[in-house]
This record gives sequence, C-alpha cells and structure tokens, in this order.
Amino acid sequence: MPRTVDLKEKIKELRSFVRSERRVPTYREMLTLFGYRSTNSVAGLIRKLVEAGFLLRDAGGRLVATDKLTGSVRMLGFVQAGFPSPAEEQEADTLSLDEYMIRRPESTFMLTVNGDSMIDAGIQPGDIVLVEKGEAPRSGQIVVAQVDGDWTLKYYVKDRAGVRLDPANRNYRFIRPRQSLVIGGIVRGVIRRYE
Amino acid sequence: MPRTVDLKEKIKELRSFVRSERRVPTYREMLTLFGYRSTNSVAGLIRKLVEAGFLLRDAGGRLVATDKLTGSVRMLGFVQAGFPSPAEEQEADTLSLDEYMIRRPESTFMLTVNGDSMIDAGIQPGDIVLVEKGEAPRSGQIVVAQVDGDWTLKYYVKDRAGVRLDPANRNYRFIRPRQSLVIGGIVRGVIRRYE
DNA sequence: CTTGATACTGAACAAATGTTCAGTTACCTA
DNA sequence: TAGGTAACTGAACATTTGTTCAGTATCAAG
Repeated sequence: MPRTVDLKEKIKELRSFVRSERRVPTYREMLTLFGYRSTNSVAGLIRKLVEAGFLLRDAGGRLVATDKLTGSVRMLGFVQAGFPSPAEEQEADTLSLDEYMIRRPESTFMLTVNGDSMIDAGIQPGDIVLVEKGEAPRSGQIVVAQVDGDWTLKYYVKDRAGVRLDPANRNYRFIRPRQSLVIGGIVRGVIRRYE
Repeated sequence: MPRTVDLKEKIKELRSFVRSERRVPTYREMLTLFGYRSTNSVAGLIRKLVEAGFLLRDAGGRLVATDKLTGSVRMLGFVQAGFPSPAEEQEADTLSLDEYMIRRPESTFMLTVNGDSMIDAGIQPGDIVLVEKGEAPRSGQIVVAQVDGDWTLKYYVKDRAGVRLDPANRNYRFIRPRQSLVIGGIVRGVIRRYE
C-alpha cells in the first residue's frame, strides 16, 4: 500500500482559515496554509476533502465549505455519558446553530420574552424565542398570539369550545379569545445566553 | 438632488444569493442578480453596500458578507411590544445564532441534557447546553462537573465549607464533593428545538 | 529488494476575476 | 425648465484564478 496523507491537521488549518476569513481559501493560499509547493498538490487534497464532506462543489464548480467544516459547535453526547476526551474533541464534527435551529430563515424571527406565563415550559423572562410565521398552529404548540388586542406567548389548544390559550404557570388562567385571535407565529425554538 | 438607488431590494436579492450559495457573488453574477449591464454599476453598488455594513473587505481586498447580511434570524423586540409589520421585517437586520451564542468556538461543545435536576432553572431533559471549557467557574454559574465519578449539571456555589453543587429542583439535595471534583466546563447557553 | 500506488513538484495555460476609464442617462431640486 | 449630481453603460486591462500536464519522490506490502 502507498502512503496516505493525514487529513486531520489539514482540516484543522482549513477550519481555522474559513472561520476567520469567512470564505474558502484560494489554491495559492492553501499552498502556504498546508505547506505545499504545487497547486496540484492542493487540487489533490481538495478532492479528498470533497470526498470526506468538508467541502463541496456548487453547480458552477466553485468550492463551498460545509457545516461539517464551518459549524461553530462540536456535537457531543449526553451529560451523564461523561465529558469528551481531547481525542474525541478533534474527531467530532461541527454543527451550525443556525442550520440546526432555523428551517426557514425568511420567515423566522427572534423575540425576547417578558413575563413568566410560560415558565413551567422552561421559557423564562429574558429568553429568546425563535418564531416562524406562516403555518397554522397545531394543538399543543406554543404560539405568539394577539388575543383581543394583547400580544402573548401561550400554548395553542383546540377543544370542543373552540380555541384556548394555555399558560404554563399555575398562577395564571387560560384565555379564550372573545373578539379576535391573531396568530403571529409558532415557537420553533428557545435560546438562552448566560451572562 | 440627483436620483438615489433603492438598496433594500438589492440587499434582499443579495441575501438570498449568499444564503443559498454560501458565498458572495462575483461581479458578473451580480450583473444578472441586480439587473445591471455594466460591472462598473456593480462596483458602485458594492461601495454602497460596504458603507452600509452589509459587505466588508478583508485585508486582501476581497468581499466578505457580514452577519448583517448573512445571519439567519431577524432580531426584533419584545413579545408584548407586538408583532412586526411586514415593513419592519424588511428593515430588521439579521443575526447569526452562532455569533450570538458562541464566543469561543474552539472550546465550546454541545451536550444533550438528561435528568430534571435543573428544571427550575429552565433547563429541561432533551435541551442542549452550550458548554465552554477552560475557564474557572464563578459562584452561581451552571457547570458540567464530575463529582466523585459521576457527571452532572448543577449550579457551582462556593461557601464557607468549600464548593457545593446545587440542583435547581426541590426534590433533589445539593452535593458536596467528597473525593474529587472535575469541572468539565461552564454552561454559556441553552437551546431547545420544538418538534 | 522490488513493485505499485499515491503524494507531490514545477511549469504552463485558458478562463474568469475585480478594477478603471471616458462617456451617457436619469432624476431631483431650485 | 434648466442644472447638477449620481446612476449607469460599454469596453478595455492587468491579475488572479483553477486546472492540467509530465515527471519525481515517498512509502507500504509482498
């Protein structure tokens, strides 16, 4: 068997470049980045990186970085499963939070939550909800809705009497719209930042 | 006063291109994208987009898309403040969840939570915590820690008796490490996806 | 050792790139 | 309605781009 190149180090270098420069380096830039002296060497390496799924070629043949390369966070297991070893860290593919959390960017918005009406659903004041417009809510989903003039965050529930909006807080009662109900959007995700 | 160009429509087109192609279009591509017939027109528009902060030039003079252009979600106000009008939607700048949530990508990991020991802090089973390694925790921060062999998610608290790990659940008691305490990292954020 | 497959070099090439120039067109305001 | 400023056209240019070629170096397996 002939010799094989070690991709890991190259990927690390490439990831670093793509993150800081926000673009795929040119062949000449990869020369110095990877320590080659021929652009043909770069071409060979790129072929491997495409095969491995770190880069891909668009319709025009241009190189595009994938989430596997670009993503911000390394996806790992469960808390109880322990903590990753340095070896595992290097191995783990990265993931983009944007890709993970947002299906339809054109119709998704962030809203800051105030009030504690959804606290038992794990949505606290100050949290940010990702709201997707356009689709009709199903019973049990959390929605941003305008009930009789006031905007609020509640569970959307359909029952025999019609539509009901349930809080996730025992101190509050459910609301049943009297005159108007406008669904602003469905809550697709929640994010919270500490500090 | 001479005429002025309407940037909004162009930005919309450009955002759409950058999102789908994951790169800034070339001048020739912008010709068709913006409906121009001269690359010099494109150059003029690019100058405006750079001034407006949607694009920027790196050290080598290459065009780079900013988060203002690329980001996945539109940042808006509070739930009680109402819902954005279509006009506001067009205006709002976009934001990247990765940039917003993650300071140090190299040392940040995602872990899926199981167990309900932090439920009163709004962290539910199935949620994903963003954990940052490397720094020493301060009292009151949530940490992923190995206490006497078991990995767990708790508040890190320093008191007179030493270090204590507090759950956010009245059904559980705090833990005080007997033999060993390993801090895996500090919880910098929580994300949750519905469906 | 020999064999063979792969990694890599060095040089050349056509195509595509961003920039620049002079000149024309469109529009707002006074 | 006239003037002026910015938007835009059309064409040309030097660089840079990714790709390709033939040939050498390296390494593992038999």
